[in-house]
Amino acid sequence: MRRAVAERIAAAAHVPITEAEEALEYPPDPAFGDLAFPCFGLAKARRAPPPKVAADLAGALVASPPVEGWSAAGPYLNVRLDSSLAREVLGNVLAEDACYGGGSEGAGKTVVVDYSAPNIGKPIAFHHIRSTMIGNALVRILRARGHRVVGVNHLGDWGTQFGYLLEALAGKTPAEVRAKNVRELSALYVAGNERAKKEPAVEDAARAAFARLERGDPGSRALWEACRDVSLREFDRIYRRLGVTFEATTGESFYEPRLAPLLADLERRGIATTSQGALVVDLSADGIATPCLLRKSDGATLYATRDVAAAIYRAETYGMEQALYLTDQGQSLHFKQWFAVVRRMGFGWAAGLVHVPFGVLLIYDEAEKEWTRGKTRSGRVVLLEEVLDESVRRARALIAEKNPALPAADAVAEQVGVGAVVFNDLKNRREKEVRFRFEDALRFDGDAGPYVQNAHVRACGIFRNAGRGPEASADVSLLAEPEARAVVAQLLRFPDAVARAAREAEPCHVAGSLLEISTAFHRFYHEHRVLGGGDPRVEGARLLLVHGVRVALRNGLGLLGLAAPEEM
RNA sequence: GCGCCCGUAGCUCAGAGGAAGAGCGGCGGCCUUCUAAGCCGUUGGUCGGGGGUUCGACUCCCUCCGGGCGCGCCA
Repeated sequence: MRRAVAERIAAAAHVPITEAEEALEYPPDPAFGDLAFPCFGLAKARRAPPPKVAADLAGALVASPPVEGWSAAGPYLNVRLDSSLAREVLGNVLAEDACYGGGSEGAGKTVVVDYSAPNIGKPIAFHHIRSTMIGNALVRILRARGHRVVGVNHLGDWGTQFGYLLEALAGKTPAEVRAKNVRELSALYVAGNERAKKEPAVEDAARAAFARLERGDPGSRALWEACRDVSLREFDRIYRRLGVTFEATTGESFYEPRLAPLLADLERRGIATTSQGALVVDLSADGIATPCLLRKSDGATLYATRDVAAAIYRAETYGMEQALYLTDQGQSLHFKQWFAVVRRMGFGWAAGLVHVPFGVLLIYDEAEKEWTRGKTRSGRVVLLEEVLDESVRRARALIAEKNPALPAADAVAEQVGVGAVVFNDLKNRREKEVRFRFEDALRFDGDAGPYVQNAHVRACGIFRNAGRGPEASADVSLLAEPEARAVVAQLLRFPDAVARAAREAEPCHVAGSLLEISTAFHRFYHEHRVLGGGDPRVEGARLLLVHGVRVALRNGLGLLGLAAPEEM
């Protein structure tokens, strides 16, 4: 349809069709029209004022399908399309259904998405929602655009810190450990760390305990596995609430056997050299001042070592073209460094390694009236489950107040409460720091998850009462009201928003589109009755429009990892 | 000191060469009609400052200021 319009403008203005098509943009207000052609460039070539060029074009062009009217507004030539726009958009929705918003530009491409990655032995803190839900959304968005996606949870399950845990658990049986919860394990770890600050012997003991684990001591191994099981049990409970699944959960420990051969290879090829007792890769030739450390002077491996080994393993196992790593932006240098190491090794897939950084999460401490990073002034970490529970509790109270007869109220409260928290994390550009405040994140009105869910609920409610479904034969020329046209305009943009989100690894574009669709639909809903208006043809056309909204919102919410309840 | 990210309405943020926006807050309206978690009106801006490129800059470049983060044996 853009092309058809571009052809007409190109013929009238004597410019190439592709040039006209690229210049076409969406007007800021649907009242201007469906498409707009800025006349600045043309004005320059003709040495005439842009408004005159726009007016001349509007006068020269004749309205005929699919264009209903041309109009000049200042320097813009605005184009109003006829009902074939609605026919095309709503026809696509009906045909594509659950796939509306999807695309095929990713066909044949495999992408690994590395996200969430919590640490064993510690509870999932609220800030983990960022990596987990941005990653989850990207997995779903990329998949919708045709990519083969492998979601990986790279658990932090290895390292000296587990020495403290093993020391504290000495003498316990694995069964006794399994009876504990993550909070208890975390308390032991924290206590060990505290004591180590005063007594160096504690640190030595922890290091020795981890060394035993590394050597494969069966007793240590059994305790470590018990800790892992305890953690995974709790992680799974949270992932289930969030609707998050992984194709692979391979922690750092998984790569342990591959580290020594990797380092030997790097040394043999002269890529890594010894510096101050440590094994490093000098990256000054890549414009990176600090070298990448791969082995400490005490012989222990590092984060980067395991990341390199993991990347090689994934390339061998999945044959990916691209790998996305979801972490906070503070780790940018780390990724730059080890990406460069992998390039040095000559792997073709190294060019597809991408760090997808996001801003840190700041939490507003009501008592101290200040923004803090992840924990309150008193040092208490805010847990993800606490926030989810509080949000669900508030959603439940709201249901009791507004819709006491709602069936499955608890299940819906879960969907709405969790959805509010998740949407709040995804609605803004990921690189901005997130300022989290309970009253904002747990807001159920305005630009929020429940606002979108509510629009979906309203659309579903209409079909519950309609007694008929959407029909492709509906006469969409009856959708002439500005409010209906605005809805169509937003539905048209939805697949573009998903494509852009995939291209930029930026879920907020999907969230933004959902808000726009919801706003347009809430307005339409308020202004026009769908059912019982007397004219079955109008009803049929409006039902098709409402169906479009229902499908786009359901699909979009799904892409972001939110549930789309039919009642709330 | 070097590097990366961010400065847009009172607050939280969209907009990324082309017609300054939303939510919240404040003020005022709209429920016997498909869910008022909604809708409408109103209030509110030297787009951090200054240069430059351009017909045109919130958007691109330079510089300064302010905030966040990082800069070899943590992850």
